[in-house]
Amino acid sequence: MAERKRRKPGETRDKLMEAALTLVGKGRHFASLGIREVTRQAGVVPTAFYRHFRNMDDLGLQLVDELGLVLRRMMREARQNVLQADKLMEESVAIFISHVQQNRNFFIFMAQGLAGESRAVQEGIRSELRFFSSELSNDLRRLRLAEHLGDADLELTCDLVVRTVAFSLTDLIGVEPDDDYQIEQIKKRTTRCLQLIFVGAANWQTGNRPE
Amino acid sequence: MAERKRRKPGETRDKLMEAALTLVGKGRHFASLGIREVTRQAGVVPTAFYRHFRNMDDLGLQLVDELGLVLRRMMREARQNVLQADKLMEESVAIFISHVQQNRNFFIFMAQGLAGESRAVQEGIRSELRFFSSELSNDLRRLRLAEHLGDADLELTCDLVVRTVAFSLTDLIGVEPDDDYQIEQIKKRTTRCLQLIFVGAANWQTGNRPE
DNA sequence: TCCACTTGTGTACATTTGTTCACAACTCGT
DNA sequence: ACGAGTTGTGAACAAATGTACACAAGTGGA
Repeated sequence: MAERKRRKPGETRDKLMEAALTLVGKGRHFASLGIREVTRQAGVVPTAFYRHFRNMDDLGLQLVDELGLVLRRMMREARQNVLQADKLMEESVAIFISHVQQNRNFFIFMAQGLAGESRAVQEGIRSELRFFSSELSNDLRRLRLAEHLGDADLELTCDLVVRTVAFSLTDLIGVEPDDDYQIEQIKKRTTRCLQLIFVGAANWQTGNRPE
Repeated sequence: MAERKRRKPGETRDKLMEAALTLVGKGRHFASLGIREVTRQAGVVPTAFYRHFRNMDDLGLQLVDELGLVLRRMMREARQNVLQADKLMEESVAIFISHVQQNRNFFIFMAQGLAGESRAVQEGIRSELRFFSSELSNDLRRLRLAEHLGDADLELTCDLVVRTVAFSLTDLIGVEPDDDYQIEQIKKRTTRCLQLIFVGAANWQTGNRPE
């Protein structure tokens, strides 16, 4: 066709990644997406795919990289906005939920990828979660909020926090994005879970550890 | 072909479900399986599929039903074997891990389905988890292990326990089934998480609840 | 300006897929 | 033992898929 080309290089790459996310957001599972389907959604000819990705797994890996950026932006915002310790958890959860709504497809992709088909994507997402958990450890140390906990116990606590929040994703993707009531319920429930965990951490004695 | 037929009726149905699980166990994602692929793995002609299932979603739903049986067997064993309260969590986790290893493909399917493609399967699995959580509540009440907790708080605690255990599935499917060292690590870590949660529950005051 | 390079297009093709249909074999109640 | 219903088979086909190849359109450095 005599259609005008876009100027920016790499535009198609972004269109393809976004197309995949869009399909995921429409209820499809990433593992079931095909090259033709993605290019169709992106409004691009099938062969264009190979200019940017080797296969769908490759696209998945690059999505994980971008997911990393999304998570880092979220952490930054959390660090800036959570100043008083007493509302730490409500606010953190609120920021999390808000980012999930803002980047819904990315987080659905993340929830799918944890038990997805590509081992590499699986490991990539797990690695992001580990990083998130370790950053959380650092922050709690820095804020002097976990002074009675040993390193291993603090790490365990943060890990549990991250898992709990991550699992709430499977709740979030089960409700419509505009069902404010349900989302509010999930927010409250997750917050209470975190509070329960921190009460546990506060009363944890290192001697509890086996071995 | 002049091959001999099996006598039992419904044999093919089981073969198909098992074939799907086998493929899942081999690293495939359920959402990416096709009818032909499953029938091929089952050693059956493609059209035989339609004798038992409307489509792949239907097969998924019937797998969820069977998964329910597996979970119930696990609960029964846990109730029989966990007698002394002090080792409650170690033993429960051990039974869980053992069942996961014994029915590995079922549990992988479960982990996949939580963020899977079929909304119905998703809801089915979530419903199984809710049931599991409520049974756990009953057991704790019966064993007089949570007498200071209100119903809502006990429910929250059990929910968190179930989520934590369920999330550990994503760890378990990431390691080889015979990597005993890694599995032992996951077992220990999960146990400690549960202990942390119960320390939290033990020191939880109902007043913590917002609203 | 020209030339190498990258990015996108269109055509092509062998495979694979879901599904239909007519037929064979087995099961069971009478 | 026979006829109805169920379960499995094989051939068939339109549609979709992954991938290869040759070519057009843009880009940037000399």
